[in-house]
Amino acid sequence: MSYDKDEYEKLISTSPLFSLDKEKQRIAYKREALKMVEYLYCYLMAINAVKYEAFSVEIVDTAKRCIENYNPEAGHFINYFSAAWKQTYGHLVGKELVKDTFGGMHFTEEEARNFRKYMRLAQTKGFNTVSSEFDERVADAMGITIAEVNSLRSMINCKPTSGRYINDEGEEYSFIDQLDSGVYADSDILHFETAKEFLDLIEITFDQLQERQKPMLAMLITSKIALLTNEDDKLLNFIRKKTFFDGEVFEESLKRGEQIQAKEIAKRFGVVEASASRTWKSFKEKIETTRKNE
DNA sequence: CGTAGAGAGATGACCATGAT
DNA sequence: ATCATGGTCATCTCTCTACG
Repeated sequence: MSYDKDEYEKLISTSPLFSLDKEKQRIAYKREALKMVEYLYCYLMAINAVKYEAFSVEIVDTAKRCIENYNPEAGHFINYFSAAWKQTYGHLVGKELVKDTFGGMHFTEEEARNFRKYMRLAQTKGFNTVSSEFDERVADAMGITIAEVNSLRSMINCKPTSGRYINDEGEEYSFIDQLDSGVYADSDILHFETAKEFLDLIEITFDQLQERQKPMLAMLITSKIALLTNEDDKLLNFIRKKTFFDGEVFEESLKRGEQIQAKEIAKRFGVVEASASRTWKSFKEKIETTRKNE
């Protein structure tokens, strides 16, 4: 059976589900919710049936959870679902990978932390962290074998995401909060249009800032969205033209495969970590304001 | 199995300084 | 003059192990 992505996309976005009153129109709501689950399932199948077929139970669970917790204020439902699914899928794959690759192998948290520290130190000093020389040195320093160093590296790279998409109160994070938790919609799920809308919003807000704030914020923003563009040339070309785009940070983020921490960026600008954190926080608030005024 | 404690980031309070 | 931004300190939050 083949699925038509555009068709399901349309069905999802035009569904009357979220305009129904959950209590007063229970039957209609239930009917639409059921349909929605089906649409979402078919939508994922349309995107990549081979990849997702084995996870139908999880897809349905995620869909139900999303319908339950979705707040229309936060953006498009399809995007909300995409991000949630990406995270769930990441967990599932991560579990499998850890089982297959590291079955029986154990490192203490201490060792993993030390390894991270070595990595970070080497990176800040500009050393190549994927060379055999680096491996040898770390192995020597930590008193473990080179093979174990490699395992540690892989384990750290496939860390389970701890950033949650839905918090305890059942409130979901908005698009921009997803940047913080490092949860991104799969690049093959992410809508170019949605991302574009979002990036425009960032740009408008950014352009209104005082000049003194811009350099650091450009770095913060770029580091946070760099991984979003994963293998998507269209999106990448779009981002490159943005006023907040910082090429250097972008390249570096991709090279590392993870966000450059706000702390590190703050240091480069000679400001205190708390300051960068606050700058980012108030910027997010400004984005919200811009969004409401649009 | 539950929990204390560590690590690390986020942020609130308060004050100083800078931009407009 | 007024509002935005930044520094400092203290505290909160979240996650993850080790330990009892």
